[in-house]
Amino acid sequence: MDPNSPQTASVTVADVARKAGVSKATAARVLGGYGTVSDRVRDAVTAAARALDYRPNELARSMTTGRSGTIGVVVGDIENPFFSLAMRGITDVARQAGFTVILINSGEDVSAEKAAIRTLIAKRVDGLIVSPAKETDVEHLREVVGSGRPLALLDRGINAFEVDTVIADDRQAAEGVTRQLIALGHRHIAYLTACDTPDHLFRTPGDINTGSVRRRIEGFLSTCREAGLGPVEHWIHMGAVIPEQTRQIAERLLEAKDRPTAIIASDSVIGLEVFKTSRAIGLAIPDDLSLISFHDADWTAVTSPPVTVVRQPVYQLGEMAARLLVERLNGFAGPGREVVLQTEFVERASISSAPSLPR
Amino acid sequence: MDPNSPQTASVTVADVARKAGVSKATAARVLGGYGTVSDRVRDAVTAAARALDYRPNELARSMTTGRSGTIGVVVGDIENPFFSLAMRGITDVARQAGFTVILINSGEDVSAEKAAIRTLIAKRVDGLIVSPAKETDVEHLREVVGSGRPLALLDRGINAFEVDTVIADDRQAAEGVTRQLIALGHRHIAYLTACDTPDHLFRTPGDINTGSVRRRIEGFLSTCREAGLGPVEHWIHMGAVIPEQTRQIAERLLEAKDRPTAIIASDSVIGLEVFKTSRAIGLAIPDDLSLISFHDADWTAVTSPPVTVVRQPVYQLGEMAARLLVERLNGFAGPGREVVLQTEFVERASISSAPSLPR
DNA sequence: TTTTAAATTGAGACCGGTCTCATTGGCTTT
DNA sequence: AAAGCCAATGAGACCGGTCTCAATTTAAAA
Repeated sequence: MDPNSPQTASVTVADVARKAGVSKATAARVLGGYGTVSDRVRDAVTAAARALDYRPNELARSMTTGRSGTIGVVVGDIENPFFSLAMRGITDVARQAGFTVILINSGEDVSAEKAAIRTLIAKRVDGLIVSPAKETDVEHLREVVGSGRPLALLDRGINAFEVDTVIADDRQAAEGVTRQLIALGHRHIAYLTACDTPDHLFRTPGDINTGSVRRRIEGFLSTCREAGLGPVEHWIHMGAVIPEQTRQIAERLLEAKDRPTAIIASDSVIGLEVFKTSRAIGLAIPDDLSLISFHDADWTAVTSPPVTVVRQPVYQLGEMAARLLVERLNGFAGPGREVVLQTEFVERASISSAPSLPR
Repeated sequence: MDPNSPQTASVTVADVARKAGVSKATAARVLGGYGTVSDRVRDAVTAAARALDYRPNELARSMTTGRSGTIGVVVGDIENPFFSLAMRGITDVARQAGFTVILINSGEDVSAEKAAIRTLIAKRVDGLIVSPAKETDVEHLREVVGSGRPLALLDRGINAFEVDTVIADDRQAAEGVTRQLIALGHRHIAYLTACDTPDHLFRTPGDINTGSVRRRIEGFLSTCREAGLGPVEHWIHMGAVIPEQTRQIAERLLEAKDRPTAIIASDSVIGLEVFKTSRAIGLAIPDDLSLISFHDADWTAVTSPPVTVVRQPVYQLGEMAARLLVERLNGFAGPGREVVLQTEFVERASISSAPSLPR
């Protein structure tokens, strides 16, 4: 009676039906918006529902329809601005299409990713968007596809089987910035990434599990080789996972006799730490060291000097992944699509022609 | 038969039971891990489940247990570093406690917030964490509490009814930074916030709907008044919602004859824009203008000069909110708790003694 | 060995919706 | 007025689990 009293047991269609004096089936038709009902009955049921403050149970609905209206998203780390911005793109599209989003962080750990996917399938999500931690360990992704659920991959692709994939043109971007540095006279360029191998040594791009990074490194390597530079394999530095590690790598690198005259940072967290470290060491940017970073984080525009970056369409990446997924959810059944979004080279004052180093 | 064949219809307990030669009830006991079963039967069922690649349907389970194992989170904007970091804290705690998280952005819009909460209740989330857009419009939150679902508020409190609330000591922090600026000789300090009123004019703290900001402004106002400064109400500038608006406000402010000698930015997005604008106008920080920002975003440490900030324990804010909620979910039924986490004053080179302005 | 308690197991209701199928009544067609 | 159709409604199965309750088996106690 009292509308403010705590509703312990929730109101069901049966309750509404009883109050409206119709059958459960009819009440369900009105409440669920399907089938045909007379206006008189519709009004009665609607009124009863309002009076009882009826709240549909989406869970029960999902049971019979088989659709949960939910999309599962597995990303490395929502704290990372890259993922949080992509996530915004995903949620915006999902919401508009009538889906809610369940978010799980994998921490870039494959076993956590597997557990996440298992959980999401148990929750009967209608589809998944995953940013796979490793491109070499994807059996769990294959299972998703096998279960008949649409899957879209974000920022990292799997060539092994057909799914929708959205990536940026990392390879071209890397080629572009590398070419630019070479044109400025740089003959020793270091590339820093968080990716790692067991022995922390880079041999071939095949060692790199993260697709976006692998593509960048391929672009970097091929451009350097074209220009006849070497030994380019030793210019790739791995394991810059946390700022402290990045700092150590940067210090070792910049204090060496044959230090690089330019550094490409694979993400803005690394870029920031390189910036700090070079300042701490006393190297001036860009006179002593040129710096280019992937991802145009906020801070890159306000440092002195501001940092040259490769701007990725991060929001659009998430948006597109969600869009492709929603299309599948709405019945599209064509072959797997790969969408490559363009990056933008934002040139700022952190690069200049190479200094002549003492030998 | 073929384990790689697409599983169209999913395997149910009944299927497993049939294969194991036991009743549905017994198979369910093994699979659900409840009741008592003999080892022999357990093995048989487990083997059958493995052979069929049985995947539990969490939805069906939720139907009878009434618990969905899901927490709903409503934040202003996941793209904002503040929320994404808090979200990380929430998801970490939730995952460890065995819950998954559904995320919805409200865009700081109350009607979107209402829709979000309605959706989450329809999905039968076990509990909610909300960062309410407005503290004055909270009937929908009251309904959540009325429905018997635990609710925890993040960063913004509602005094109206008892729920768990986690906030930072914004008031004290604001008092501290204001006192500091006054001690440095500043007699005209501007405070910029994204909050707004219909006519963009500030009158009393009661106009501010966002709790954290209101508390800061209260601290700012009282400290200024104690020091005998005025007209302090005119020093509060509202509506800095997007960078462009912030720039306009900052320009108008800094180009005026009686410009402030210090600015307090209510968040790092505003702080960044003020920094850019003052540089564009040609005002030197800190000689011409002192700048303090709330939220120690990445970039604040690398600008020239680096920016003095109030560091909020953002991750911990989310962590604590989730922790309080999980406690309730596990049966805790005490009165609403308010947790206030300490902020930290990080003094950097962006503040100095006030310049003497021409009159 | 008989009695008693405890452990196992099966049958079936139930959660709250959806959906099929059969029934009823009104309206059109000829 | 009889036949034919379609809209409106109700009864009840079903989704895939959980859980109660009674029946049966097994182990422990007397």
